[in-house]
Amino acid sequence: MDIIISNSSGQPIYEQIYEQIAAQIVTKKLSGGTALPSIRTIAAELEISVITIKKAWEELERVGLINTMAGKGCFVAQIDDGHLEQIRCELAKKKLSENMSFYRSLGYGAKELAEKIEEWFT
Amino acid sequence: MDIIISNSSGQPIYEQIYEQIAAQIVTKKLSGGTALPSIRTIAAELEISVITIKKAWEELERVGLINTMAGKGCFVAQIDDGHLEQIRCELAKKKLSENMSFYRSLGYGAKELAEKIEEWFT
Amino acid sequence: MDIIISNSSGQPIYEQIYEQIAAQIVTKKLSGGTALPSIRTIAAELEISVITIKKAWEELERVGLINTMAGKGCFVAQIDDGHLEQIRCELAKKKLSENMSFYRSLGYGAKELAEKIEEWFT
Amino acid sequence: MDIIISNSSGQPIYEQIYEQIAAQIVTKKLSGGTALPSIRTIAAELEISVITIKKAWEELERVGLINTMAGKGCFVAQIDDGHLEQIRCELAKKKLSENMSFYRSLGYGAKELAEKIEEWFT
DNA sequence: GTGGTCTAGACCACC
DNA sequence: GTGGTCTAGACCACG
Repeated sequence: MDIIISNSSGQPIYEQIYEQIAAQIVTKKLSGGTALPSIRTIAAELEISVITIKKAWEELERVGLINTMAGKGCFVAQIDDGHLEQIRCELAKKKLSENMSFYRSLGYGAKELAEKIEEWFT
Repeated sequence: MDIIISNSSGQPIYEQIYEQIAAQIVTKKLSGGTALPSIRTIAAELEISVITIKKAWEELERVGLINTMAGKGCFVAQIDDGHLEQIRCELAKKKLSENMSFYRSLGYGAKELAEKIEEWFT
Repeated sequence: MDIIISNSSGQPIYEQIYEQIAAQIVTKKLSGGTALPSIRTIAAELEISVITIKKAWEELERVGLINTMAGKGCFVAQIDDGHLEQIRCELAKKKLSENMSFYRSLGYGAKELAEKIEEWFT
Repeated sequence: MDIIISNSSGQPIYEQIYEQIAAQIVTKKLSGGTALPSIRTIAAELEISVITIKKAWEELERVGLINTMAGKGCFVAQIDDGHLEQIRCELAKKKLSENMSFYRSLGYGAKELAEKIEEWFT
């Protein structure tokens, strides 16, 4: 599991984990059917509580990215490429939407914002 | 004061106020020297605690967008247009930066992201 | 709060709470805008853990039946009657759906099942 | 054996098996005296643990739908049609009863529920 | 005061 | 062994 936790970011740990695993699934770094390490294993590895990971897992399951089978473990869901791409879009779009009204209030329309992004982050 | 508060967004109220006032200043809807309504007036208007507004004001002062004059009230700082534009950029850039690593982990480079923004939010 | 918990039913406590509150909201026993008691208060009352209630609350929020405002409390969402009725239907339909395939495998079609229900539970 | 296992339903596998076999017996798809395949055969077929099947068999035996003969295997019990029909009813009624109080708390009486079932699942 | 998050540790059902 | 649930107790941000 490639998970990096930042305690200083202010972002909840479970959310960091959720986002990183979700990203790995939608970008196919984790492919469908793959068994995830047990929550206890990861908890020990990252030195955090089992519950924190479980919370991330619940979110992943809700989105349909993983299936958890009590007594057997958790597995990356089998999702066709089209749907995967759709979820990838949604994840990015949702994040952007949260701030879009702020950008707009600053006077940045979609077009101007797009230009700025290329300028700032290329 | 044009301030709209959302209780369901999860974003702290003081932050919502801070962002909205900041946006109005950098887009010159509030011009330099303008006196802001008293904290109590706004608190009554928005039906929230004065503490919450105080916190927003502190943020604004910290960034240099307003000046508090003891006993007289708060005033929009006198800032030249160039500097104002710079702050406007910074506000947007900072917000974007917070999520940029997430977008990258989803496989979105600056270019692709810019395209998507135009597609989604135009 | 009218909540009755059964420890012997096998059904998770948080789910029992969720269902009972949800039912009270969709049947308008709790009307929109009503402030719910703090999770700590209820926890003390029912002698269960705060977390258990929080989990029920999260589910209620996800369905849109309540709004939780950090630092202020939780409130029954303002939902118009039509939507409320729709949610009420969905709750019942979802529960039924879980078992419908079992009824079908027993040879009960929708019609025969409906007759039996009137016969058994009137 | 016509058994279909769902890993995503949340329902324990042994219970899924129990319900499906029970349904096949009470609807006479499996007739009295029929020998069930050995536990190991089914385990291999369904790719699950023998323990899981054993548990389902125990349930079936407890209800009297099958008989285990040491060293010979399991056989569908010889039950007369009247009794079979009675068990069929009981199985459906028991499942329904589990949720009836929830439906009632949602304001659905037996009559209204029956109508809804015809509407939703016909 | 409120809810949001995290912890450590426990017991259970399932496989 | 696995995950599912629950507990008690802690610290933080928000209002």
